[in-house]
Amino acid sequence: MKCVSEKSEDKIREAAKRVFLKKGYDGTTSRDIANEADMNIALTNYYFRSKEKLFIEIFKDLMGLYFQSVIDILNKPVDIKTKISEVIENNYQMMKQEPDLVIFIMNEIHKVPERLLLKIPLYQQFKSTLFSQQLEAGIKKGTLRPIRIESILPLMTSCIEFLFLGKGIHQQVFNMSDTDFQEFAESHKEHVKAMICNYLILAD
Amino acid sequence: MKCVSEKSEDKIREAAKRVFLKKGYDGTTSRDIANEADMNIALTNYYFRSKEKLFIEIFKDLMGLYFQSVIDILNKPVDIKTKISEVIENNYQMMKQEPDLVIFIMNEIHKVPERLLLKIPLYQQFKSTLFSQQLEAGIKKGTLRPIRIESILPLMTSCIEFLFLGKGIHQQVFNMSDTDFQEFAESHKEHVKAMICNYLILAD
DNA sequence: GAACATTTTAAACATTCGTTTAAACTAATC
DNA sequence: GATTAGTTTAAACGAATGTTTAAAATGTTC
Repeated sequence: MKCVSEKSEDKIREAAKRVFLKKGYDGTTSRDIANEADMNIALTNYYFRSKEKLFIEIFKDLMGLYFQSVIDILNKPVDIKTKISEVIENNYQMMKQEPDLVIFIMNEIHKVPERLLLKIPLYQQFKSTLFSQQLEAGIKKGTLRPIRIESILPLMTSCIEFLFLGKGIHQQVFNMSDTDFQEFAESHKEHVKAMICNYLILAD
Repeated sequence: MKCVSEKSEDKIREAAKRVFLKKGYDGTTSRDIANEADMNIALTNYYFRSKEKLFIEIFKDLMGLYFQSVIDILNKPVDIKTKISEVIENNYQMMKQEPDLVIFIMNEIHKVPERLLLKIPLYQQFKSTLFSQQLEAGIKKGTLRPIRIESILPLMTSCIEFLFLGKGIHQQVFNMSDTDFQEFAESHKEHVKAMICNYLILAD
């Protein structure tokens, strides 16, 4: 029994994740979720009590997905130049795999800022990464440009994420097909890597 | 009478713009708009026929606002380094003044890509700017890094716009108050200017 | 296999949605 | 000042929303 019930619960959770990612909280109805999961309408409330409770659970998951991989890379024992490339590369792969993730997170937080009240102390986590120590040491040595971690993190992610955030706009404005865009994004990614390393690294 | 009716129509339009920007299309109800405009519910349909017609009208306006000022600057008769700084500065001021604009546009297009079917041939407009000619000439001379206009335009806007797109996240993650954020954004902007110029301009 | 707990179902709930109606109000025209 | 055209109003419309119900179906336990 436990097995079967978990299956239903997960089916709904996964279906809800897909629909929420595509349509957002306001744009998603309980019936949308039930249809996507191919289950009865009442089951969403049977397992999750309400649409909002289900949403919050999924939202937390996705926030974790968004941040955790970056933190992991920032702690890897590699030199800072490699690490920057890896962060950007990872960011790029994540966007390719889940292109709706960032616009979804940004938009939901924009509409209801209270949703972000996670207890996760992200600032401490970022500050205590190996990357942060490497940055500080490099600046002291004069091999890295003096810049705060608050600035370097967005620099590493914004260019790639923005490209996918505005994928529709970019494709339309520049007359790109899906394959055109993919090719373009790939080359853009390399520009971004080079540009950020160029700027940050003063001497090897 | 024309005078009075225009007043009512504009009151609704402006109120709708505020609400749509904050809550998005799905999150906005006709009654929200009527309340914000302090007018009777039936007037939205009396003047604009439907919620969607009103939305489309506003959306077109905002798309114009988003693109036109950039195109204007790209055509200004100044050297390319100054121009890059100006585009970024303009972008920054726009985000400060209308912080909801970009997330709104990105999100609505993401949900309903058909909305972007403007007849505006933006690609041609960008390609035929003075900036585009300066870029091409500079690359031929070897003073500018070879890069497509498709890449340089997002580079100039993404860092700043992304900062405001994720304003909520950034403030929360880095424990910033509103004034903290403003100060931070200002310094971040200077980094972005320097970084892009550094990368693009090979020799003066 | 009878008693029980869990899961699934169809149907309904009250509320809110975008929109329409028809009457009341206002201002201009003759 | 009666007639007309344009504007605003309160009330209602059917449809869709999130949620609940109570019965049916299914699985578990002894």
